[in-house]
Amino acid sequence: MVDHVLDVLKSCSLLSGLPEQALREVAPLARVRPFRANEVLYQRGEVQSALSVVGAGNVRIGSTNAEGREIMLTLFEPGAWFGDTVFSPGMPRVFGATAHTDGELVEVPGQDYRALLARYPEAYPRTLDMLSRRLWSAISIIEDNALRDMPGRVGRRLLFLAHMHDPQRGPGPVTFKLTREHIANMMGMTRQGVHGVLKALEQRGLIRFSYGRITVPDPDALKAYLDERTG
Amino acid sequence: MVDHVLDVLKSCSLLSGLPEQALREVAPLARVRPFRANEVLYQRGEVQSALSVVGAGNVRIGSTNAEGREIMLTLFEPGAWFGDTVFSPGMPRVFGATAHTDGELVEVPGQDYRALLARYPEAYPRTLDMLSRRLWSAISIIEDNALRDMPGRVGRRLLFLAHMHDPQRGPGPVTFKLTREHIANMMGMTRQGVHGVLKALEQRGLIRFSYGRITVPDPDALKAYLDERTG
DNA sequence: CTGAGACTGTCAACGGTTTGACAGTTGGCG
DNA sequence: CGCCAACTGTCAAACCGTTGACAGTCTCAG
Repeated sequence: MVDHVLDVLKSCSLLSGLPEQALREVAPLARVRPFRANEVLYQRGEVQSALSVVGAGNVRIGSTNAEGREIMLTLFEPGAWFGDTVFSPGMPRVFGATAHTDGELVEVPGQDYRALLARYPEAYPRTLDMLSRRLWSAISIIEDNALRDMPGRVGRRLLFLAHMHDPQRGPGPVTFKLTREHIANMMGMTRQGVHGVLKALEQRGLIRFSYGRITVPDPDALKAYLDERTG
Repeated sequence: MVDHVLDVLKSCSLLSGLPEQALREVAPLARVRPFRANEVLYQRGEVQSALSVVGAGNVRIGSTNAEGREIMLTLFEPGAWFGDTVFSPGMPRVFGATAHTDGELVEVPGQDYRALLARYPEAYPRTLDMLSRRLWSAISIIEDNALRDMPGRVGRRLLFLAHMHDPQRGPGPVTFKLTREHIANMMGMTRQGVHGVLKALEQRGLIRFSYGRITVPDPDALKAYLDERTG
């Protein structure tokens, strides 16, 4: 069991700056939490502080407004970490997390994680780097939303997901298990609006899609098209 | 001169986790850079790594797309820091910085700052906290853009600026030196669109504005109105 | 104090998105 | 193997914000 937790922790980019010895120290403090598709993992506004690492399955990060309209920020794959509140204990979660498929989470209590970092200060620079890159991604999304039109936004977000999906991937095709409605929620558009954009991109051969599934055959080609469209 | 630099560094929330002794060590390494209104301070895409602290005046953070349309992310006051790339050396700047008024910048070379942190590791937790809060802000903006209508977005962004303006401010009024066009750029709207929204907010007594200037007499009242509008 | 440049108010026409509605399709579960 | 629920394609009407244009107002430098 601890072995399994250790493997999950090792797979996490945030923790890879820590020596294996350090991970062995926290592993027993971590909690394994299996989940089923569409289960609510964390609610927006909760204040408990924990570092969550996806051990298996996919997790949607997002929130819902008063009228029930949902927004999805991103989709996390195994190895991804979240729980921004670990670094600012006491702050409420800005976003909730929902299981997208069946899977499992490994949770390290916030104060155990912070204590660990204090014991291994050499891991701080990498941690800052990881957090800083997250900020970079968030700002890029804000920028895309403000500066690009809908096809541009949708295309860029798909590339973003492709990158999250597997940061060191080669040029191969990527497939996501997302409905039009998921994409609409992610982009702040409607299902019908997404349909139009996707159809246009498909006609250029840049994406393909079927029931509940969308694939980018050649991410580089899509990127080239988007860059040419707006610089 | 070094005394002056020291004062600026002391006023910066990012650096306040460091003991005064540490600030004295970096002060001589920092460079003071005066600027005039509308001067371009950093271009998007530059890769040099430096921590910039606003010593005086205001700085606009934003970028421009190929068609010349500009987006403004935020406006920084004295004491604010920026230069996300300090934590991820080698990454290009996502946003550019432009002087909004006359003023001056204090620049600490990235590697000097990183070396300083390594010498004073007790400052890391606070640094992570600051960065994490920035991420929190960015995500909130994404959320607002996706979930709220235009009056909601504009109102929330004004509150956000009010908070940046003076994090520990009391309930008093806040004034910004922003044209309708600046606000439009910040929100990804047009000047005309902003006009309508602002007029509506003014009629409810939630804001007041004059030539090149906008003031929120009672931020709490504005917040209450916005919360009631959408939960 | 006065003129030029910057900022603002306002209007109509246009266009892209959403809204709402419904039938067709898919896939999984019993 | 067949049904049900989830997902998808498509259409027209309504809506909201943008585009473009112009006159009015304000500020500040000379």
